[in-house]
Amino acid sequence: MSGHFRVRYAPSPTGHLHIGGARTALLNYLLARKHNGQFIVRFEDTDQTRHVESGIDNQLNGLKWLGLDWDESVDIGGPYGPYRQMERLGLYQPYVDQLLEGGNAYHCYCSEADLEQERAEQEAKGEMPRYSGRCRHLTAEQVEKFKAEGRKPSIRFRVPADQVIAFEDRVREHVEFETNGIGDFIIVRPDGIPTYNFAVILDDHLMQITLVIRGEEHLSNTPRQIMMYEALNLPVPQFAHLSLILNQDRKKMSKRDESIIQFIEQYKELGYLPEAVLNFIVLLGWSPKGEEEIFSKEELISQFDLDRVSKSPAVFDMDKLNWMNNHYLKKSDPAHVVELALPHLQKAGFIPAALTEEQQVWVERLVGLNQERMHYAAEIVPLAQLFFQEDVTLENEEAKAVLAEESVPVVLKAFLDQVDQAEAFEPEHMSPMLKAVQKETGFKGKQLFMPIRVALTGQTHGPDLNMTLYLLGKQKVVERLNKLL
RNA sequence: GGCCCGUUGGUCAAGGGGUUAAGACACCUCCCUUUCACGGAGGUAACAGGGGUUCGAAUCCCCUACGGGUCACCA
Repeated sequence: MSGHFRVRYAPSPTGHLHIGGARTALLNYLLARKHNGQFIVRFEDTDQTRHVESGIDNQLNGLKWLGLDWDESVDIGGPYGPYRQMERLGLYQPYVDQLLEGGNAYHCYCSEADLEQERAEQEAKGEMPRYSGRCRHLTAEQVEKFKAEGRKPSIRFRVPADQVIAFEDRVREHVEFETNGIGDFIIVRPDGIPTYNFAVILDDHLMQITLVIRGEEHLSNTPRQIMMYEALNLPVPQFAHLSLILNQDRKKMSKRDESIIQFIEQYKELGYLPEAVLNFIVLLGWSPKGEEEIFSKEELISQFDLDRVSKSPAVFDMDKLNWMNNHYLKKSDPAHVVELALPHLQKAGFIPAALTEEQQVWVERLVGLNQERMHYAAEIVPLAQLFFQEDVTLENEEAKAVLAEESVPVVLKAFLDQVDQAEAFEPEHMSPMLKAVQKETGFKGKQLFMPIRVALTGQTHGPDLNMTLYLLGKQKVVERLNKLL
């Protein structure tokens, strides 16, 4: 009765959660929830040289931020633990023995230097580098000699010749490989630590994973893994290989690539909403049945379907993500958007760490004014810039032209008088003042509002003028007006 | 280079023998609005190329081109 549907996300804990990894995790999660199965997060940390201590927390925190949860992992345990490979080393030994005894694996005494040399020779001859299988048939004497030299063997899987390994991939459909294209590969390093390809099948089996969903880069590992399952007489799980996410140049993203923000943590820092990132990521390579594109996590759980996952890679489109995040931002509770924007305003030095009640209100109004136009919370900084500048700088020729109008001094003077006399300077007091100016000068509409906007902000466009005036505050309004008159 | 995967507008993509080839983002125009944004209404724009199969191909087959993945004691 256990494990009718069990999937896993199995990253190596070498850094932060990448969007590609996040997507893989998300699809696993959605399917697990859809089928009332289990979602397992396990860590493939057998490469000690690349180990990053914070890697596990980074991954888990990234997933948490996105709103995912899991049924079994390092933090909450589970019936099939442990959930990091380095703690599972003892579990692998019987299988190593089984392969060795069955003749499906053998000790290889080649040093890395030997192998490098072999590769170099092959390349020189124009051949492709592949392990020759030179240790397949070592004599007892040779083995003794190597041992005497103090060499520690690795263990290689013996790849059978002339076979075709075929499988039905859930997204690629029928895929097949010839074993002749695959050299004997190492399954256990000389230090006794298994390599990924070996540990992964054991873990998937031991954890009773039924469907392996992972990135396309693992597609060509699959025949190797299937051979091992078969050699060990273990059931082979189903596979689904997801296409990669490409950058705007249609290349696989590299760590250095700056055209795209690649790590979930960065989106969090910039003030993106997890719902938006989640919604956007799922649309990379998956298309819903209808025309709706905005989905909550719950809707995704019921709608997501492997059959509608695309085989071709998707280019990551920041514009669309920004649009989507703006869409979610507009629907968000204003208080939440304030929370997101606050640290950015503080970092910019616009407001202190501890706010007075008055400052709090001010920030709320500032954010409220811009909530509909922000793509992500960090954008509040450029939008708020104009309230903190010493001087008004006219943004362009259009702005200069506005102020060059003959009527301008009259309007500004009248408005200054109004402001001077004003006892209170709350948002609701602006309209009456502007009305009074209109009455007094006879200018209305554009001729009334534009000079004031440009004179005070330097910009010809911007959000609601009444609120903008309030946010500027009486003192700055008077100062800026005086400078111009 | 071998093997594997892919190729519909700038981007995400629907469509799987007969369609005016959806929709979304971006872009453009118009409406709304004191401006911008929002919202609304429109618009530009695509089946990589060549051969088959077929009455008929974006859809099926082959070839080419292009892109990607992989060939580790990395995952």
